[in-house]
Amino acid sequence: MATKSTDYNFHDIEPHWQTFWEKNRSFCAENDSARPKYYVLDMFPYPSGSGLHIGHPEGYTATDIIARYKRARGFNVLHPIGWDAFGLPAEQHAVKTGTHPASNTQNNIVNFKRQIKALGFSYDWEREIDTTDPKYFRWTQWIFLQLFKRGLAYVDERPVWWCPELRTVLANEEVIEGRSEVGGFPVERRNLRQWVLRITAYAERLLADLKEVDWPESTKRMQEAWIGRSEGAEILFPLEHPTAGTLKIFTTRPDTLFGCTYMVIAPEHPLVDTLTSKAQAPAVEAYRKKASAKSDLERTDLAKEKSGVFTGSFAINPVNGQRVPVWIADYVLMGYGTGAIMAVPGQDERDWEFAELYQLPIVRTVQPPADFRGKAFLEDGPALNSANAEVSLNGLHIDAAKSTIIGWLERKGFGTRRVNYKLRDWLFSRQRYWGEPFPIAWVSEADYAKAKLGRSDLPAEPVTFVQGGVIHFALPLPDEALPLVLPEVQSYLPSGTGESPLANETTWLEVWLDFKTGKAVPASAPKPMGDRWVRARRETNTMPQWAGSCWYYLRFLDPRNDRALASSAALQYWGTPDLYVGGAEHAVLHLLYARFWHKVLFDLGVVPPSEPFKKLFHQGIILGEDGEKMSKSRGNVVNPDSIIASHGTDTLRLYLMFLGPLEAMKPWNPRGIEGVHRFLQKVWREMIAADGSVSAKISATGTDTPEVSKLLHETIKKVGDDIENLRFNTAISQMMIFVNALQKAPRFGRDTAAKFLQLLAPFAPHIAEELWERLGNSGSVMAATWPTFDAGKLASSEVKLVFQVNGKHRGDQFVPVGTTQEVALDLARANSRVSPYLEGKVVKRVVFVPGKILNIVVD
RNA sequence: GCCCGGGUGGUGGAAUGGUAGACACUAGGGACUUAAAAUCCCUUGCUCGAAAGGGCGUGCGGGUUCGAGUCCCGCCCCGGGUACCA
Repeated sequence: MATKSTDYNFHDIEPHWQTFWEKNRSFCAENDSARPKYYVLDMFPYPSGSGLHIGHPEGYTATDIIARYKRARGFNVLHPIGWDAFGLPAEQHAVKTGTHPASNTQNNIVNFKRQIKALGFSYDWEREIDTTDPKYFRWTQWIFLQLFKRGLAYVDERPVWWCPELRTVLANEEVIEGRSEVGGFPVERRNLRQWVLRITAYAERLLADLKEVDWPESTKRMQEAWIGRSEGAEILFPLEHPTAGTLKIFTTRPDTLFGCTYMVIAPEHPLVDTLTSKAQAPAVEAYRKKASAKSDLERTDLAKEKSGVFTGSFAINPVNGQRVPVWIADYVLMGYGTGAIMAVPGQDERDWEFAELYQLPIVRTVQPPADFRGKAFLEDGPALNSANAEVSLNGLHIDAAKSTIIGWLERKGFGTRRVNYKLRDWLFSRQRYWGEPFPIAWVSEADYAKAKLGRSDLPAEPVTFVQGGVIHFALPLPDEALPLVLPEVQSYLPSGTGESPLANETTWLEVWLDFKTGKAVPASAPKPMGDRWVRARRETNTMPQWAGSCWYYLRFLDPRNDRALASSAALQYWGTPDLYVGGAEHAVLHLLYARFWHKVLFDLGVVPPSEPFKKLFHQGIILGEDGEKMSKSRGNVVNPDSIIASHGTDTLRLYLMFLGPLEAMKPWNPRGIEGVHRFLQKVWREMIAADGSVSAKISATGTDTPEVSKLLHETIKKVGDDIENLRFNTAISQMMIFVNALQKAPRFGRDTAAKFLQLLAPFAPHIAEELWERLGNSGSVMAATWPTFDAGKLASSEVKLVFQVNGKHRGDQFVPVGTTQEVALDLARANSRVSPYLEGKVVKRVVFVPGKILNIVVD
């Protein structure tokens, strides 16, 4: 039943149809359907306190158009939404207000849900998920346990930002120019015990499988660069120091080994203390302290001033026996390669700069061309100065020189061929409250041994860490003990020791644990009877927000399942999303982490395909009216609520799509809203007369003018093609062209109007439903099969041929389709606008593109 | 710094290597109206010209091509990511 409005009253129409859809469960996907499936997924939002950002409905409108279009094409469409609700802002809010982050998060979710529902998206709300719901994160914890059992999780000391004044760990975002965002206190790097996931074990597959996915090339390139595969060699440099042994370095340019004139190790390198001479000790210590305050980004900035300090020790270059000094410099990172490099200033810009600064020798081992004026020479060329009694690289180019020297190093036992990745293992823990607790308890060596006898699901190698000389063993909770929920805490403030607030919750933390069932009682209570009870301290770290978003696309398939993350039937039927839409800011981290987890689940046999996201699309950012990024501080934020109130959600949806290409970054322009709103009003006026009845121009039996008929078929074709390619802006402009033609036409058929409404429905579904019903069609417009176009109606008998002389447009003329070059040339010579340019000229060449262009090249 | 994008009228943008500026917005003019709003019609890249028509024009400088917004090389500027914001 349509509304009663005589004019385009979106205030009535939009809620009316939203209620209709909800009552009819119009968008619920069926898990067992004979229809082909289509799964279209949005990157689910973090429900922040400030509500929906205008960027959210941009991407969500795009996927909604696809979802509605695919339904009309006969697909069983899965289009779900949920909440990525763990995270830093909720934690900060909790610290500030003392209220539980869960309550604040729930408030935000209510607000987000209200806003999203007002936009009329065709989500299947029966599949809504929330990463902070124990029923959800039970499976996040389960996946972590699978990683743990496979030896893909370990514990290590890793540097984090530490603020001594606030006595807390800070996120990168909370550190601004070396000071805490809150209070402006100085911060430093400090090593803390962290969980780390062995994503590097999957580096090769993460790289290779990029070939299998339909993603933007730029995103694939970014992931490739991030994984950063490089082939080179590991080389052992003997050290002069009597007990230090050898220094292992990685280089991508082993061919330049003869040009190594010094070595550099990272300030955190384990050999620093051994190699530092007494005389150099104060300088080295001061340098390490300074380096510890810098981020990797600051340290590796090529433009920054190089700095370093000599250790006082020497290594021996294995290829020529030369003594080379060992330096410490912060541009070498412990996390990449071996944390040590051989410096070859002749072929490396940073090394050259460093060598100039500290007056270290420079030897060229690749011959630059005669006209080369630069410093370090990075290109290919014949090697020089590169021979010893056994091997000579002289004259060889890079590739040949590399394999020759690696062969020699391997024979002599000085090194090996080696593939290295920039990708580092994933730091997977946070010293925060608002995250998934790790399902891990720390026990003594003896208790771990006891548990091992009664458990078959422990990793091959135990995960341990040493504290105060005592080895602690990580005992995973058994699957049936999940979920491990967060305890209520007195304070959300960090513990002050670097541990999370959970460290203060003694009754939760210190327990007697049944290693078989995972049941626990507080350690303060007497030890229960039975020999499976061991003394345990729970893990106080929580998981990062990435954890929940790494696998949520799988939970939508079967969101209420309490026996598995999803049933295998659901996993088989739906597979993975056919289309995934979200911001390019996730090009690396989220999309790489999710691929990693997916591959682990694939190896476990849980998921059928080896890649999670077949086709990916990034929507661009919507900037503020001033062309700057939207932010509260700039005061240029647009709230979707106010647009819905003033113009309606159909207008907002249409406007967001008309603004420009989906992938482009584009500024918000409030004037443009009027334009699309006028378009919808025009659509209304063409179909509904002033009294609310159907327009007199439309008749059930009436025929279209030839112009309208041809344009309708062109529009069906273009809108369909454009939706398939996510080019919504041009689809809308085509619909505008069509409606402009309707307006000029004296009459058109009801059938024509109905087909047009079907095209409009994915974009502006509310007005389309309303008009569809008023024109006397039954059921929902979305239940109707997508219209098809008649290719015969698209053909025209004449085309415009453009005449060019020397590539310049000099005239044009309509010619019959199939006009030959000879005829076209005669027409051009006879054309009064073209002929003057041909007079007295010799025709050198004629380029003819049938039906398009005739270019006459003259002297 | 490194990796990845982007730059076209007054504005958002359109354009399989083939007429640059579709579709909108803004502005100006006109129609309707007692008036206004709404709606409809015309004009709207810059420039020379009475007009017909010409010249110039896609961030800057080169190049490839019969023909370049589109491809290549070198710059400039703006944006995203940079591993604890998500």
